[in-house]
Amino acid sequence: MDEFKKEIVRLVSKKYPISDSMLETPPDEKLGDFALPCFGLAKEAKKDPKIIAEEIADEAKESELIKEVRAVGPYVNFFVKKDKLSELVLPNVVKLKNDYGKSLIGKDKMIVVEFSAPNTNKPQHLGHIRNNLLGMSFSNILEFSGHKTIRVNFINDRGIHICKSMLAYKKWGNDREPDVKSDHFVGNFYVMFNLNAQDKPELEDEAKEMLKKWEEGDKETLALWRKMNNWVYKGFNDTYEKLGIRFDNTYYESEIYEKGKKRIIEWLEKGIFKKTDDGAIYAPLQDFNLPDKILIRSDGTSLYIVSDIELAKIRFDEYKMDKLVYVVASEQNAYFQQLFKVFDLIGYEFTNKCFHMSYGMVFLPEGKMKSREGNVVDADDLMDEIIELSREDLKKRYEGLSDIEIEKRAKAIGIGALKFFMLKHDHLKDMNYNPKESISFEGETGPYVQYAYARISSIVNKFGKILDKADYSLLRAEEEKKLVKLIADFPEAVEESARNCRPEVVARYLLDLSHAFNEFYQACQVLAEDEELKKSRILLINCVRQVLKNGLGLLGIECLDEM
RNA sequence: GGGCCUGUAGCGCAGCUUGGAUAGCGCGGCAGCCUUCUAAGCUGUAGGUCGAGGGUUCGAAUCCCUCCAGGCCCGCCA
Repeated sequence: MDEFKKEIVRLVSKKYPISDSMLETPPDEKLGDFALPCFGLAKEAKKDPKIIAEEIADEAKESELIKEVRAVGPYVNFFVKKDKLSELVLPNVVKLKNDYGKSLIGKDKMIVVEFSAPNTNKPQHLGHIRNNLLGMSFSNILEFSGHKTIRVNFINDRGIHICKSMLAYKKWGNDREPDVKSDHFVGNFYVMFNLNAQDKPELEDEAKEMLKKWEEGDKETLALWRKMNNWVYKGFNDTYEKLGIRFDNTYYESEIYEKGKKRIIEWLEKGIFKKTDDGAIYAPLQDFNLPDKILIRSDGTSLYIVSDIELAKIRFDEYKMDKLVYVVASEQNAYFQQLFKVFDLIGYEFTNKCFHMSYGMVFLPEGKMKSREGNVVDADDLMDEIIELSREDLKKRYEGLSDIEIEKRAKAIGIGALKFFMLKHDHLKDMNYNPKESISFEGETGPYVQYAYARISSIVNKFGKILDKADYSLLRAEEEKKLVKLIADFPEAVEESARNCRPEVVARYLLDLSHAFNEFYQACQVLAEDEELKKSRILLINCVRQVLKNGLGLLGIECLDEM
């Protein structure tokens, strides 16, 4: 679209100097493809904006790319030549294919994205799903935009909460082996601990005692810890695989907290950190309008932030990256302010390279999810349920599909619906999850986009071959023009998404493109048309299909040729 | 009490960064469209004081201020 903007700027500048950022898209396609509001020019020239618009329309006229220039009130509207539009846009898609939409805004930049960061005392829930999907899709988008992208997980495998499920197992587990999915098995003991701790507060002390033993390297405690953590990892791997989540590197809190603790004590001696009366070590932050942050408890055990401080150093040494993104929910906004301020206090120079990608909470109709009480939408259960819904749907819609085909489609559609639902919302905002209403396969959903893809595949497959050129001048319908313009917008949407850290921009874009295709599908025939027009339309819709594929790929959603 | 965030149609949301033409979309309601390439689709219709009040501006959902309502955080939990 840049070519058109430049042309318009050139045309208008004969009369008034303007820049391409002054051009807008008219509210209605009948008003043209580009618009120039003349209020600003009117102020400078001290003239009526309507007069200015007319002057520009008289002077600019048509050109090689522009069909018509029309003054409408204080606006000048520009109509582009449709065949030129297709000629400029479509060959690019034909040529670049899976690379169409890639950019170089991240060239020579390395980004480390930390996401998921689960605790090993319980299975993952809906909140983790939002985290995992945001982290994964944002990483994909960064990579597509030219960044060297490293996806990292940081397993919170130690700490008081881990000891709680261990203690419950020790007390009431009778050395049983898991009889349900193994991370759920561990999570059940975590809930059990908290239920019992309500009227037996001494359990909290026992858990603290266990943490102390763990940090002292007590063999029996460590053996139990290893056994239970391995159960959890086994379960996590299943969950990640089902969700299509992968990492380039995984760090474990247990492997770094000790070194972190030593450094904290060094910094304490240097006077950077301070001690409370009862011996806890804290970072003084009140001068920066933040609450002080305790780093090491008075009993000598360390808090999570100790590991976070150490890990940042490890990662910057290892990757020397340009940016470190932490994908963590908004409830920890204040924590990250503290963490980054602590980096400053220590004298680390990478604070300005750290970014907390905060995202909103997921609420259930009954309010906030509480792992301690087991009041959560479990990730595995949710995926199973939604795949089951999709499976039932497929059986109702089509008879005679093989079981293998049903499973393949049910998984792609169900998981696609879940992913799209989680990713289409403004990630900064809280969201409400209502199981009845949230997961649908109609309207603004993943399956809606997948369906547009499948419809195109069906036509293209019936036609039988892929074309790399056609007569663009035959694409004259408004529906076709709209599609071409949207295809042209894709690289811009990806760039905005990468730059502003907003995967939802890609999701919204895909809805627009799918809707435009469905309008085209309703209005225009493909296979029944004359040979040349048929070819042009095949090429056009195949370009649409390519863009849908590239966009869905960024969100980690599968495409289906039939559904 | 302090910090951060949110408030747009019955419900769920987009638009706000970068102010412009009648404020869009989905669900739900109503009325239509399958002898045409997949109806998981399309079209039409009803439905809105853009939380309230001020201000800036030729022009405000968008920028600024105040207030109201809701959420998150202010743990030696994460």
